[in-house]
Amino acid sequence: MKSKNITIKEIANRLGIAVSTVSRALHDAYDVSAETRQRVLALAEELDYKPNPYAVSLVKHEAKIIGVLLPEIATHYFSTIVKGIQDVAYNIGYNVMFFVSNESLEREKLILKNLNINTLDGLLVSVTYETNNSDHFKKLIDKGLPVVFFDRVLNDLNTSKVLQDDYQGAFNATQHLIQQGFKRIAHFGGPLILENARLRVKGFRDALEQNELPINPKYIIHSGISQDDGVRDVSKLLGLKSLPDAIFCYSDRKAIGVMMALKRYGYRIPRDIAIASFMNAPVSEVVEPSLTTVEQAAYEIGAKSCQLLLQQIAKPDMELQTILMPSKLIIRESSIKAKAV
Amino acid sequence: MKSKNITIKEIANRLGIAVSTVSRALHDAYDVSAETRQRVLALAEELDYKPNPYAVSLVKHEAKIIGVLLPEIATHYFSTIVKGIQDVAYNIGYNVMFFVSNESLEREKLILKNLNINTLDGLLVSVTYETNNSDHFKKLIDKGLPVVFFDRVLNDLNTSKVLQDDYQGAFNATQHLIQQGFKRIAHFGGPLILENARLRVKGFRDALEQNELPINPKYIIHSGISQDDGVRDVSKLLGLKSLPDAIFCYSDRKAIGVMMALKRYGYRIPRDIAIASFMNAPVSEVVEPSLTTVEQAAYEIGAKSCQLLLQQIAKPDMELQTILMPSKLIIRESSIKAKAV
DNA sequence: TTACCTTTTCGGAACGTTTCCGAAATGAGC
DNA sequence: GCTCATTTCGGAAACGTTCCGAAAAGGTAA
Repeated sequence: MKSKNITIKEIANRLGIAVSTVSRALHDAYDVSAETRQRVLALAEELDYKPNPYAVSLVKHEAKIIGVLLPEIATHYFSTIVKGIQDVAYNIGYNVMFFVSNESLEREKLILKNLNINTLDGLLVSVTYETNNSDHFKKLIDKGLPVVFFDRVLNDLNTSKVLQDDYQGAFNATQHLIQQGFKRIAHFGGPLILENARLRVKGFRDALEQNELPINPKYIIHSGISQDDGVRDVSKLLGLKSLPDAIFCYSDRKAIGVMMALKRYGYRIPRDIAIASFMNAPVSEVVEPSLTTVEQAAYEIGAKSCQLLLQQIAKPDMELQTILMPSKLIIRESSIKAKAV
Repeated sequence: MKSKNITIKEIANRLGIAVSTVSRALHDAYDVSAETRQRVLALAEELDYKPNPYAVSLVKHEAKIIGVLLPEIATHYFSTIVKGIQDVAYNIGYNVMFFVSNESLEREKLILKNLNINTLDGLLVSVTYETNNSDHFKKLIDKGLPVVFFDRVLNDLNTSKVLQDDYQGAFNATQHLIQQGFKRIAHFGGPLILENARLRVKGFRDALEQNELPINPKYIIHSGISQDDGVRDVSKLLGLKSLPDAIFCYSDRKAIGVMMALKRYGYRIPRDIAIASFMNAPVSEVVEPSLTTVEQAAYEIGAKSCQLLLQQIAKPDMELQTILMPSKLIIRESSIKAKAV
């Protein structure tokens, strides 16, 4: 059983003064004598008094809690974002509540349906890769809940957004492969329902075009986001008569699957087929050969979107922003063209 | 601005009935006619009424929120635990609030100090590796807050606990190395302030003893938990005249550092030095050679401790439990003794 | 002395619920 | 038509705060 908590009323009783006086003494006491204030503060300290946040929320209509709705948590990328969010929120005295959709649109909708506007001061969102419609978010936003999207955003929604520069990152990675001298470059993309998957394939295409390299439609395969999807993409590819000499993958996770599959079939990386991808997951440094990849500034994305949300909570009529985090190409072994002998 | 929310009072007004009647109709209506009930339910549905959780918490003295305090979130292990917690809580209609101590005892204390008992129905805890004292937890527990510790526990605290079988896992891994024929086995351990680090080194020692193998104190090095600590442990080791033929590492993260350092010095794994470790992080499968490791059932630990906490919230006088999750050895390439030619 | 101001303090309403208690309405039994 | 039990409902207190308006106390000027 929880022990009875000491309340403001308790303090008022003991001191023989009014509840309201105690309340004022506890805050910036403009309207209370120095002496009373001291006595209240001392007793509050002694009793280890802490205001009941629910009572406060009830009257102030704010909760000092922000929600985070994301598709997955047990992933290096998302958990790092979460860390960024957590750090920023903690420093401003906000608590963070998590909702995980498990990449299920149904669950995403359910979470939103059960979510009470009053519970949260604001919401940070990254959608599932099934999310093809924004109606369930629209309702919340129309009710006036501050919402900021990060990474996986919904374009038709009028909110602030934080994303990395997927287009430029993909362009740079492809450009790098081209500069290395690779000419038949494939792309194993993510699900096209995701904006970032569309941007990455676009960056890829544009880089080829600008370098006047042919785009072989058979070299562009879109599938899911898992390691196994990478494995499957490879088997699709191996059916072709002429293989690519390099592959740009949607993510490190897929790239790992691709590398494992290629090795199993006896291909050497990067000699036979070079690889570049996106994410800079820790594994990309450890795998052999180490993986050339576009770094996603996960922590910064989390921190930045949290800052943005907090600003919007403080100033609801603030101008909406879309922030593009620069992405940085990290060149490692998997994309280096073997010197001609 | 948030739009005004519809309340129970609003419904009562529109229907011309009392607030209390609406409330009763909304719950298991024992004292309200079927007709009134229908009308209330219909209107509530139409207006998309949702009770204000803070008002409810205030009168019911429960929040349907559990807290999770952990040292780190952007880690495969902890984020997987979090996922287990989240899944269980979500299914019972509980929300989860996160507090991350960042492996800092100071921050851990601060979080607890600012934490209001009323906010949470219960707390799940894994301590930092600096935590050498349980006083800050004791206070909360004495106040009656249900607390369950997982993975990194405090032994002198009378709470339920969920941990993996560190001792047996370490014993099995060492035993496996011995069976492979390795004789000079080293241990790169974790910080001894952590109970699980103590248990793992104990399992290691006992396995050697039972096999009547000598324990070389110089072969037992305790340091931190990072990849770099693994690198540093290797350089300490290389100062010795006689090197071990196998190393059992505290965690995959350290093992990766160890492998990278050994390779850099030209040692081949497992031919020159074999490796086994603890965790089964995703990277352990991808690294070359793939890493023999003791699987930690992270998801299950999270799920189980959340279940335990929820039970304890429902039945505060419940018997305290300590649950040991079995750990499973996963044998991969890094520990296989090369056949004598 | 009276009137008026300032400073400090207090009472009470409000936030949105739940829950207890009692009152009104209904119907049955005599 | 009366009493009594049952069903249905309304009123109000309570949860722990904040905040507004007003009272009390003390000071100043006329």
